[in-house]
Amino acid sequence: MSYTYQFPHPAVATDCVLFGFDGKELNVLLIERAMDPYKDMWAFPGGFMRMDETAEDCAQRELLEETGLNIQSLNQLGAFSGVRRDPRERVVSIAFYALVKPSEVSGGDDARQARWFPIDDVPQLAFDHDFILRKAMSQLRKDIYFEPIGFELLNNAFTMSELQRLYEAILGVHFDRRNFERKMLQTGILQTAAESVDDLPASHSREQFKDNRFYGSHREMKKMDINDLFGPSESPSQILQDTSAHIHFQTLSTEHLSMTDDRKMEADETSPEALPKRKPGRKGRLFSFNKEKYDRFKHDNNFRFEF
Amino acid sequence: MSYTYQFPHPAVATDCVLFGFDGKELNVLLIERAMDPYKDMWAFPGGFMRMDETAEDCAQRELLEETGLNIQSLNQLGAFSGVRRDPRERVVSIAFYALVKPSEVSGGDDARQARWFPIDDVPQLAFDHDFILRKAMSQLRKDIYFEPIGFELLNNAFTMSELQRLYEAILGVHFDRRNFERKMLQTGILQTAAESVDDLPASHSREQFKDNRFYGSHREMKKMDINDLFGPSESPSQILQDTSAHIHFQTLSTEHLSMTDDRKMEADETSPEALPKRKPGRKGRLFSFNKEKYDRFKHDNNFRFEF
DNA sequence: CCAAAAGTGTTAGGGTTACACCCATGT
DNA sequence: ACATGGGTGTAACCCTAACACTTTTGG
Repeated sequence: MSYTYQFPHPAVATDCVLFGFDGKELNVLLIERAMDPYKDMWAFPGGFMRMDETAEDCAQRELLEETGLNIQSLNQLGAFSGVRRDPRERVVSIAFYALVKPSEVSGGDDARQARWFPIDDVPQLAFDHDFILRKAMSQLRKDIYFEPIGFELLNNAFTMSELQRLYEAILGVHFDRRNFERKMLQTGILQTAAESVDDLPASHSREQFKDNRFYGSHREMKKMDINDLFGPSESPSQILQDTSAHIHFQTLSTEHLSMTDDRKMEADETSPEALPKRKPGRKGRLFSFNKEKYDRFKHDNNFRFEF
Repeated sequence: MSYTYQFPHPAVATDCVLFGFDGKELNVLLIERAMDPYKDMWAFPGGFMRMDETAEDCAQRELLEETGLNIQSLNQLGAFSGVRRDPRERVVSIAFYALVKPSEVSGGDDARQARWFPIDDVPQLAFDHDFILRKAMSQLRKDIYFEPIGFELLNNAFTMSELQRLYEAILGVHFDRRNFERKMLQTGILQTAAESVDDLPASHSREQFKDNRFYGSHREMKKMDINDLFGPSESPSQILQDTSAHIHFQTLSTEHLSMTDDRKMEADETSPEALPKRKPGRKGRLFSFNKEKYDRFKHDNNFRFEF
């Protein structure tokens, strides 16, 4: 089976830089390649685009296939089109980055081809993937000023110091604890939250906190409303995403796309080991992100985080 | 002549959103399509990528071919991969935006297929180009906080109010004259400049101002040094650009790429009419952008414009 | 019990904003 | 002469940065 065109066409692939935060440092997810080129080296999950899917769909599909993670919100980094970036043939890669909460990482099962690496301790990567990684980092640093993307790296409820450590890890700077908290609260996009919204299966949590409850420090007890607990779930900045309708243009059978099976895989769906677990640390007051308030705020003020 | 692959490949094209500033509003350059699909509609310059060039090279080449403008610095907007965005076949477009100084627009000659349109008065566009335009605008608004890209839209020497009108046009807000000037000067990236560095051919200007000269308002005369006049020329934010080496991977003859000749063209090189000329206005003190100072500043402070 | 992290306010200084009048130029 | 736009300074206010001690919790 072959495909013929009047003019030469490059192959188009996607790659995805997945960031995770373990409470201390930023991590990226890598996959060990099973085949040449760059056999046994580490690379980002990704693969070749089908004719009936957008690049976004492709990245999402590959991520699911190769890591078992179903990531809704991908941010496009751009196209990487170096003429010789893949020795097999001309391949243009459309790269994305995405952020994943620790709670979404379905703790280690078997497959060990996907692994988290601390951002400062990444092995040499296949293709031009270290170049892509650098772009991803700098893009993340930029985006964090305009979108509350940081929250996608934390569980639904988090302490102020987790949030601070995250911002410090991404931006590479140190903040004063009190000033950081004050500024974050001033933005108005945080809500107080109850304990352990995280670790409970979704079905439990709504029941458990049906009545109003109290929480707080030893100094002051604050009332909490059920509506504060379950704000709308976060979604990332999708400014670069192509919103075109997904319509089948030409139907192709999946079997033809074996080039996709580049990475080492045992089953169709494998999971990376869980993020290196943060030391539990002392529990502080818990917060969660309120997207509604953020949206309103943003609309008014051409929003930007100030640090 | 045909090209055969084992798996289906999309075509890859580039499109370029070119911004120009006439002293009053922001304009974009459009080209009238000569052929179906979308015959006689307006679209961004662009065309299909060759196998021996990066997307950046391609956009630059197409821009030269279709508008006669040689733009060095393109910023990538991202890939647009809607499955049906081109009715002919599956086409992934990598879009760029670029900024052009009025002095670079080689005032109108004959070809009238390229025209500037005020950003708020753009006709309906071919393909998904109005979507691309919206992305370009929002990207420009973001980028202007981090890179002094605004200066690429102005001639080498400009008045403070030209700069201010530009920022106001891009960001859609109004600034207080005095506060804007103070903040701009505080950044340290501006130099004072002599009159009419712009309109002179490059060969003239260096001679003309060899000795120190004086300029200034009626209130105060300030000394000017030759070194202030000719700072290094500006170059844009290229964060998303692929810096891979440009190496021939497969050599193809140009004739095969007739799909490129999509837009209405008479000659290989045509020029858009000049930007709608700004009313001359009263001349104020002139400034120019100092890239060296900007680079130093940026490196130190994780630079951001504050407005 | 001890170490480590959380909780909490104030002050000084720097930066931002808001604001008005005069003068030069061009019409 | 009149209208337009350039040139200039200051005061109030807000926000930021810097800073220390006590309490709680986990080990």
